[in-house]
Amino acid sequence: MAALADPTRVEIVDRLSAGPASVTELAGDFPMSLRGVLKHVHVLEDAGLVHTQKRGRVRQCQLRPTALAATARWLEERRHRWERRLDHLEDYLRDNDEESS
Amino acid sequence: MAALADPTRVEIVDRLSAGPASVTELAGDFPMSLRGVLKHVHVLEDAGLVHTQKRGRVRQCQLRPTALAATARWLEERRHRWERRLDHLEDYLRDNDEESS
DNA sequence: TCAATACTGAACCAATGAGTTCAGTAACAT
DNA sequence: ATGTTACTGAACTCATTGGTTCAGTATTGA
Repeated sequence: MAALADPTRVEIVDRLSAGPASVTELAGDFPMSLRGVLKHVHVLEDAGLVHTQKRGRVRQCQLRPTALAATARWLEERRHRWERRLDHLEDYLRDNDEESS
Repeated sequence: MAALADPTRVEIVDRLSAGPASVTELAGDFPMSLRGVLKHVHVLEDAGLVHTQKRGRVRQCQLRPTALAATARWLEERRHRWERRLDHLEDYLRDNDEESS
C-alpha cells in the first residue's frame, strides 16, 4: 500500500502495464538517474507488485497482476466496512457536509 | 492515496467508521500524544478523507464516505487497466512466474 | 472568578525516504 | 582481449515525516 504512495512508482507501474521493460528502458522515461529508478523498482518488488529477473546483464521487470488485485481487494474491503457503518449517519452528514469539495 | 500509507492513519479511519469522535477520544485509543493524533487527523483532512469541525472547545472528526469511494475508484480503474493490458502476457508469465511468493 | 479541559502553535528531534555520485563487476560485441 | 553496456554496492545529501514537548488560548463548569 505504501508502495503506491509515491507518484513515480505509480508511473512506473503504469509504464510496466504496457509490457515488461529493462531498468535502462524504464530509466529512459523518467527524469531521474538509472539508480533512482532501480530503487523504486526494488521497492515495488519488495511490495510484491512487480517481479524482476536478470537475464545476462539485463534485469527485466514485469507486473504481477495477482498482487495488484490483492491490494485493490484490501481497499475494497475497507471501503465496504466504512460505508456500511456509515449508513446510519447519513442524515447527520447531510446536515454538516454541505460543501462537497 | 499517500494518506493511507501510514498504518496509524488507517487505524484512525477504522475507528472513525464506528462513528464521529473528538480528538481526545481518538487519542485515548492510540499510544501516542494527543498532538500526534491531531497531526494525523490533519493529514486525513487535507486528503479529504475526514471532515472535522470545532464546536466549543471540542473538535469533532467524522469520515467522508464520498472521498473514500473516490480513492477506491482510483485504484480500481488502475487495476482494470493493468489487468486488461496484461491479458496477452499470461502465457509469458506462466513460464517465468512459477514461484508464487 | 478560577480551575480544569481541549485543543493549537512553534520549535524541535530522529528516522525514513528520495535522489545523487562514484567506483565497481559481470556480460556482450567486436 | 578489450571496450562498452547494464546493472549493483556503498556512501552521502537533503527534504519530509512521525513524533515529541511546552507554552499558550479559548471554553466550560463549579
